[in-house]
Amino acid sequence: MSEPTFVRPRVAVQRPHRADARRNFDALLEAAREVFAEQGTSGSLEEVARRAGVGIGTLYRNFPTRQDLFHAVYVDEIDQLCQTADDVADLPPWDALTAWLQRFIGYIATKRSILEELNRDSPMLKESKEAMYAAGEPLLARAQASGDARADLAFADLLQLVIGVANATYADEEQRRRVLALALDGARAGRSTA
Amino acid sequence: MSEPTFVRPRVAVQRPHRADARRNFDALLEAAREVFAEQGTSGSLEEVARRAGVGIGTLYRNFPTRQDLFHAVYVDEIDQLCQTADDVADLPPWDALTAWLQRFIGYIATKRSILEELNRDSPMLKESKEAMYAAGEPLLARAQASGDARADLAFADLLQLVIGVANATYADEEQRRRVLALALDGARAGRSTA
DNA sequence: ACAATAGCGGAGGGATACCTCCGCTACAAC
DNA sequence: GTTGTAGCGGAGGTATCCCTCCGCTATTGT
Repeated sequence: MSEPTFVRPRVAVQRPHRADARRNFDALLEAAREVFAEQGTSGSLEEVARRAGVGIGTLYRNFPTRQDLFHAVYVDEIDQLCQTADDVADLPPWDALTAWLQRFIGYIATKRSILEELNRDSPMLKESKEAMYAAGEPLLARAQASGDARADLAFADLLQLVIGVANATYADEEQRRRVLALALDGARAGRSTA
Repeated sequence: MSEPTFVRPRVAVQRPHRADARRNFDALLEAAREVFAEQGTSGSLEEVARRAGVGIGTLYRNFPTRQDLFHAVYVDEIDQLCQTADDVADLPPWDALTAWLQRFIGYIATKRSILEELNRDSPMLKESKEAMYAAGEPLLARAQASGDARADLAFADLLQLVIGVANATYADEEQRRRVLALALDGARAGRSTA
């Protein structure tokens, strides 16, 4: 059980074949990550190209529409996140769940605007959502089986709660931690903390 | 106790004196509310003026900077929210608190981007925050006194949690309700629901 | 080494946004 | 009614963005 043997569904981005093209592709993705995190989804594509050190034409060849770029950035992030589910497999049920959610927050925090934009009209994004579910849902199931988490809790709701907490802006990191703990107390079975 | 006699701190926006000016001011505020809710803080000011049916010059006279407009929209909203605290005064402690928070969500939901923008560098926004605290904090205090809410809960944390829940995007209204209930369970004293 | 070609960059046209400035309008006070 | 003036509107200069197009370059396969 500490070694999951099934193949986790991958939601990888299709990268170009030629070496220089692949280099540019990655640079663009990285630059887009930065720009969108800083300026939100309305960030300028020209700025993205500029920061990636490539021509604007190259950006448009790789990502014909703005949505394509959002999608690529997001999918790439989710892919990384899914893989971290393995890292927490050895922890006790409740700890594994919360640890993963903590990472989840870390990954998502800077992506609020992208997430919002994609949620608005999610066409093909479903698969990355499914992949994330496949990674996280077993963690909740395990915590429920061990009696740590409420049995009537849906994974989708839990995730939504955590996303909300992650997206909010806090006075300091300490408050973020407290609020998350508060939120997770609602997910825990039995009595809350003293 | 059901009739609070103290004067609630007001955070009103200073409106112009002349009749036509006041008309334009209000139209601008209303239009800004709409545009920012639809397009986020990067919405065009020219679109705001257009929708308000006034010249762009009038917009800039009333709100010299973009921040001024954000601020006015936000403060106006908070002002309305604070007043609803009276409406729930007659309910039992816990119900009063949750009812107010529900309204809070209703008011805030469409303002996520403004809130974010203002939080980033809040200079004079503090007073409206204080006014909101003055309106909501007693409700929590009452729920704590009656033993319904956790004694170790800070109002700021609770509010932040609710803001997070409010800002998230949900599949449907039903899910939003469930997630909020889940979050509030963490704030409740003693054991959670069965 | 060489050729074929996938991929590059950025000039440029059209659209829109920001913000200022100033002649004109209509409100308010008398 | 008259009149002084607060307030109006929008033209227009500048800046930026989006996106296309095409001559050039670098990579890959032989």
